[in-house]
Amino acid sequence: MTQLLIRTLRDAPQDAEVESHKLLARASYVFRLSSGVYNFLPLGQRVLEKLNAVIREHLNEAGAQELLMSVLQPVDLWDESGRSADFGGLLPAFLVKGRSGKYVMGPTHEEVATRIVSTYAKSYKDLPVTIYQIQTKFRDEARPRFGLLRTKELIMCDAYSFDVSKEKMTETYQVLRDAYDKIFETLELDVTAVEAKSGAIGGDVNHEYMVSSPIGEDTFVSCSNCGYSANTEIAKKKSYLKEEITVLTEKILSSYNSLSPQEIYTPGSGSIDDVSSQLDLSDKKEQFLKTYVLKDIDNDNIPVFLVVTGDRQIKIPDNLSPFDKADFDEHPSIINGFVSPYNIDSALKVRIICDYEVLNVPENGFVVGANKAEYHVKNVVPLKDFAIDAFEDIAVVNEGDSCPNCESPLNTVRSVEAAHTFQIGLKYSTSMANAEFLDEDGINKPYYMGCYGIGVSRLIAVIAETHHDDKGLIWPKSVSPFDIHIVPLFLNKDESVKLKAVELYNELSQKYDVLLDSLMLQYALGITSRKQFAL
RNA sequence: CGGGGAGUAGCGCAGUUUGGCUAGCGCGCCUGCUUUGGGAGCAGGAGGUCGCGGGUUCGAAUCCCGCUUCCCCGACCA
Repeated sequence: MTQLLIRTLRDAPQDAEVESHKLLARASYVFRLSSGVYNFLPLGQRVLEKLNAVIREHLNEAGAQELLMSVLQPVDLWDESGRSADFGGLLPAFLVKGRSGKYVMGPTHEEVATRIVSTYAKSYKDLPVTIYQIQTKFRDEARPRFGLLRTKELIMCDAYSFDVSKEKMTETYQVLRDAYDKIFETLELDVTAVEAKSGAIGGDVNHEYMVSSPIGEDTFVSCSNCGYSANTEIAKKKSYLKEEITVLTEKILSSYNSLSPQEIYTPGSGSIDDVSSQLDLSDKKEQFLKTYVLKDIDNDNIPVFLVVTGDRQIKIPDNLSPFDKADFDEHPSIINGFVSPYNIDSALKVRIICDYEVLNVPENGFVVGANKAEYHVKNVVPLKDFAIDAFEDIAVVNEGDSCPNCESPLNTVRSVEAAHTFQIGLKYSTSMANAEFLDEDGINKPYYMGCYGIGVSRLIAVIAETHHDDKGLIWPKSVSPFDIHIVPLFLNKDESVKLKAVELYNELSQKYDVLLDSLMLQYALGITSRKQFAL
C-alpha cells in the first residue's frame, strides 16, 4: 500500500502561467522552490526515471557508454578551451569559490568530456568512443520562465563522441541522430530537426530538435515542398544572383524618375511602429526601410548599416556588433531612431548592406529615416537616392517567403527546442592540451568531436504541454508514472476487498507499475479522481 | 538590465481606495457520524510574524520610506 506524497490542487498556483507548469504543479509532479528552481516530487521522479530509461535504451543501443561527470569544473579548464571568454567572463555560469581554486557549476561538459577521453583513449584503436551522462546542469539564466521550460537548474542528457576523422565523425553523428529519432518516437513527440545556430558550443553542422508549441521561444521555418527546415535565427530565404540584381537595378533606375525624396516631420517617432502608425500605414510596414547600426569588429569598428524592409528583423552576422551608447556618442551624425542610408553625412565612413527584399520597391518608394532628429523622408528609391555596398540575405525569414532551395513559400512554426546535436569538429581537441590520439600512421592527431544534448527536465514540460486535455495530463505509455491504478471500494464494509486488492496488486506488479491506492479507502470512486495522477 | 503586475493559512482569493471589534471566504487538512459509479453530506476542529525592516499614529494588512521575492513583456539564452 502506498502513501504517495500527492496533494492535488483545484487551483493552479498563481505564479504558474503555462499549461504544463499548471498541470504538473496541480497534480503534484513538481514543486517550485524558487525562480527557475524546481523539485521533482515522487510522481515527477517516476516520470523522470521512465524518460531516462527510454533515453538510455536507445543511446546504449547506439553504442554510447554512460558515465557520470562532476558538477564542479575548475575554471582553469574553461580558460584552457577559451570558453571563459566566449561566455563573457563566465557570467552565465554559477561560479563557486572553494578554499583553493575556483569552479563553475557545470553548465555543459565539453571540456570535462574531452579531458576524460583524451586521458583514456590515446590510440586510434580506442576510437570511436561516445560517452554520455544524465545529470543536473546549472545555468544562471537571466530570466527563467515558462515553468520547467527555462530553468536555472535542469536535468540534461549530454553525449560526446570522439572520432579519428571528419568522415567518421559524420557517421557517428548520424548514428546518434537515429537514436534521437527513436527516442522521440517512443516519447510520442512530433519533432522536426532543423538547421540552427551553434552558439557557444561551436562547430558547423548542427540540428535542433523542435517540438511545435505556441509557447515556444523559437521559431523555425519549413518548406513543405523540399523539406528545408531551419531556425529563423539562421534560416535563409531566396537570394538573388548577381545578374538578377543587375536587371532589377536597371529596372529601378528607369522606373522611378518622377519620384523625388520629400522630408516629413515625424516628432517622437523613433521606431517603425511609431512612424508607420503616425503616417497611418501600420499595416504597410514593408513600405518602410529599417536601418540597424552595427560596427564591424574585424575591421576597425567601422559603422555598418543593415537595411531591411520595415516588416522584418535582422540576423546579426558574427563579425558585427550592435552600436552602444558610446558608439553613438562617437558618431554624432548617426541619430538613433532616425538613421537611414539616405542623406548620410559625407564625412561618415559607413558600409551599407541591404537585404534582397529592398529590391522590391513600392510604387512610391520607401519611407526612411532622415538622419536628422524627428524627421523621416518619403519617396526614397534605393540605388537612385542612396548607394548600396552589397545585397545580402540579412533579414529574418517571414511566413510566406520563398524557400532558398525551391522557391516554394515557407511556413513558420513556433516551437520548443527539445534537443540539440552538434558536429563540433576540432574546437576542443585543438584548444585543449593533449587532446590527441596516436593514429595508425604514427602521428598524433586531434579528435573530431560531436556533442548531443537532450533537455530531460524540459521534455517533461514539453510532453505535458502536448499531451493533455481539458481534464488533465495524458502521459505517453512510455513515461506514465504508473501503468495501473487500483482503487478498492467498500473496503471498510468487506474485508475480502482488501485481500483481493492486495492479491491483484501483487500479481500485476510483476509486470506493470501499479499504484494501489490506500489513501482513500473509505471514499467512493467519485472522489478518487481527487488523487488521480493524471489529475 | 529596461518596462508592467503581484506578495494576506498548504492552494486560490476578499479585505487596502476612506487606518478602528477577535483578519475573513472557498478548496485542502484533522476528529466523529453518515454516504459509496464519477472531485460526498452534516457537525466539530487545527492552521496566519497580513513578504521583510523602519516610520507616522491612541491604533497599521490598510498611510509613508527602504529592501526583498515571484510572475509577465523585452534584452539575453551553451
